[in-house]
Amino acid sequence: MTEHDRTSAATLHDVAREAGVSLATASRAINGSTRNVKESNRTLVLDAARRLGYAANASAQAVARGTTTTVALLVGDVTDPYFSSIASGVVSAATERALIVAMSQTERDSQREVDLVRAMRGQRARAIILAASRRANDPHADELQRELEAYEANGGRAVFISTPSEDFRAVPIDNSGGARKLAAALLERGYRSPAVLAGPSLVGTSDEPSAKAADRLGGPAGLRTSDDRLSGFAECFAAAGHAIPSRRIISTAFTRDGGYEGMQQLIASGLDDLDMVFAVNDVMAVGAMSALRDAGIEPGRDLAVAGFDDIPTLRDVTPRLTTVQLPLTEVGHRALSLAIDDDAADAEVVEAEVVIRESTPQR
Amino acid sequence: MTEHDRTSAATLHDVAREAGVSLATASRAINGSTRNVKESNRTLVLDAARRLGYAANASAQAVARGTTTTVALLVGDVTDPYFSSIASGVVSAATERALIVAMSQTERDSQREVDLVRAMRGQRARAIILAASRRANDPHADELQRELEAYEANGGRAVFISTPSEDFRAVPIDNSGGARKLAAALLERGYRSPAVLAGPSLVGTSDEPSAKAADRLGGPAGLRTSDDRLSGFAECFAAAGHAIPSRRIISTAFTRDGGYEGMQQLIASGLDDLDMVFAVNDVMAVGAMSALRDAGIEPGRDLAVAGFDDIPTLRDVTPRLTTVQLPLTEVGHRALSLAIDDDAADAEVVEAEVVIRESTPQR
DNA sequence: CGGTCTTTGGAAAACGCTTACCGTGAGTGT
DNA sequence: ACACTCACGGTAAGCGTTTTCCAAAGACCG
Repeated sequence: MTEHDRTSAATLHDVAREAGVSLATASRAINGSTRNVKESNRTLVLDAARRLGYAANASAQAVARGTTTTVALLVGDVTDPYFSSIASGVVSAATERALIVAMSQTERDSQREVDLVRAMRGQRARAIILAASRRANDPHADELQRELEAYEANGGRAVFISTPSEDFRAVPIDNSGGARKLAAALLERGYRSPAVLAGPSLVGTSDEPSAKAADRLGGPAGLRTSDDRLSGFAECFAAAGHAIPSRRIISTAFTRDGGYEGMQQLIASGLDDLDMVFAVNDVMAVGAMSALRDAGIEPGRDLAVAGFDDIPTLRDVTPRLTTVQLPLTEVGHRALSLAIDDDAADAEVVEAEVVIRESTPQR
Repeated sequence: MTEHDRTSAATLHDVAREAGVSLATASRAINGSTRNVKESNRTLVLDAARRLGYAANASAQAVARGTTTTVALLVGDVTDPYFSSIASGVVSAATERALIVAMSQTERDSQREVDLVRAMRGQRARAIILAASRRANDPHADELQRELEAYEANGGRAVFISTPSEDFRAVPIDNSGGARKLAAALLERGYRSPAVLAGPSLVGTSDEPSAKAADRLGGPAGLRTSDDRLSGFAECFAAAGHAIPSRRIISTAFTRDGGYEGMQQLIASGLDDLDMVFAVNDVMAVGAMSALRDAGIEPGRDLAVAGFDDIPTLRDVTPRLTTVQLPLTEVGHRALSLAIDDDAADAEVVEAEVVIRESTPQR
């Protein structure tokens, strides 16, 4: 007895034998089902389990119960603070509920995203949370849609972050409203001639930016999040009589390097009367500031900069960046709740708050 | 036929029936075992599978095969760029091998870490990668050790990141060597009176810091990584005749806020002849720089600062931070390889390279 | 003290796969 | 034309659980 030197893990069978009870009793004692088991037997089983270092085989439980304890999380790139903040929220909310989160990176490739969804369908994940960015004109959108529909038809739950969806649950974020509020605040501070560093986009006021985007990215692709932020911002300025000329809307990658390169482009084409730059997310803004600095232009003092998201990194960046705050960890929590809890409040839009900091001084 | 409106997912059985072949044939056709199946049958099965939207139940495969495709990754906090960079490496290496990574956060709580290891043992993860920080004097160290031993006894593989381990695989990082090299470089640049912002530590030259650490953290706890970096750094300075007085070694949390608070402490106690501050990791260094700035002291110009890790964030921080570079994504790759590949080259120490930047100008 | 509930234990049938084993028919060499 | 491989299909026995169903044993009542 208490033979520890087996080469494969102890099974419930072993525990039952060691405790001198039946398989059924052991099962009931260990997971506390509806059925009671006599106290003496329960401790017998529990002790045996401890002695054998028993850990129930989750896969076997999954097939027997017909349900797993896994939640899938798809992000674009964990290294990006936007995603890692969301991921952190998802993971901790999952841990509270004794769920495992299986995380994957789409690496911003929508084909890969489809593959990953299929893989998670195979895992019979209880839910799939898609934090990776949605494109307006995605060549694989249909395939993804079909995959997710099949997934939900079998009892899974898909949850999108940021982009509202007609067909699936979502934690919608008020991107355009946030951008509008930011624009209003900047107008009030005296800014009149902004440029925008947008992600790959289709929304540009002329065709130029989207054509460029299509060119750079091997196909037409507009990031919904970026589009919404761009249009909210641009509309507000336009409404105030300061329409943003299309050459001031740069389409670039939705990343730090994208921001850096976009800013370089802007500098190369001449700054003229430009008085500020709005990058549609913080990592881009931060990249843009570096590009400015590398060109001998002091961000904030010589040219104002603003971002979107309020990622934690910003606390340590100079000048402090004006941005639109999003409760990212909270978004992760809500996504998980929406994915798992049956009574989860539906789809309340996440409000975004403008935070004015040093990078956009009063003019 | 092609009945899609079932409420639970299509099974292999359904596929076999739809294709008009036996279960065994369907299984063989879909996963391509050693056995061949006639081309005509294969396409029959594959088509049926596509029609039904079949995705093999990973749990059932796991119990049948006796092995899963899951790898567990335990990090302290995904939000920390050190961890997220490693995580990114692990996840992408896993995806290449068609493995799923289940990620959890220990939230720097070692009890939780033990619980998570137990949970992953239940998942029958193929490997457990522990990137969360090791403590010298961990109250749960024994329990963790037992848990991991049980895990390995049943064919699992545990891999530690950073801290070499006698009992388990590891991707060891040359923390003390890196710190030593950094110290040498700084000596050469004319620095003579450094302070160190260490993580919770036991190694301080007097008892003072560790006592403080014990106090703050509710028990004696020395982070191995921090200890190694501190001692490498301190030894090198001491050898050059510039021993670091114990009041100049601050024990604080291993986080950005820890760095911030540690720096505040240092400022409060008077800077005197202090000419530089070494924070044992970059996030602490970045926090420290913010604390300096908030106190009206310009990091780099008024007081030099150096860190350790070379996290991606640093590209956008001013002044550019001198640090010790670690190939974090690569570390993630190696950890996964060590965990999975049978022929994985064993435990070569990861070298750390000093990178001098603006934050430590020549004196 | 017999009868009726209520509690508890155990045997065995699922769950959705993989795979060892057996059987069949076609191809080969003589 | 014969035995002999060989390639491939199918049957059924697992894998480690949960859970249904039945039986036995008390508890309670009059």
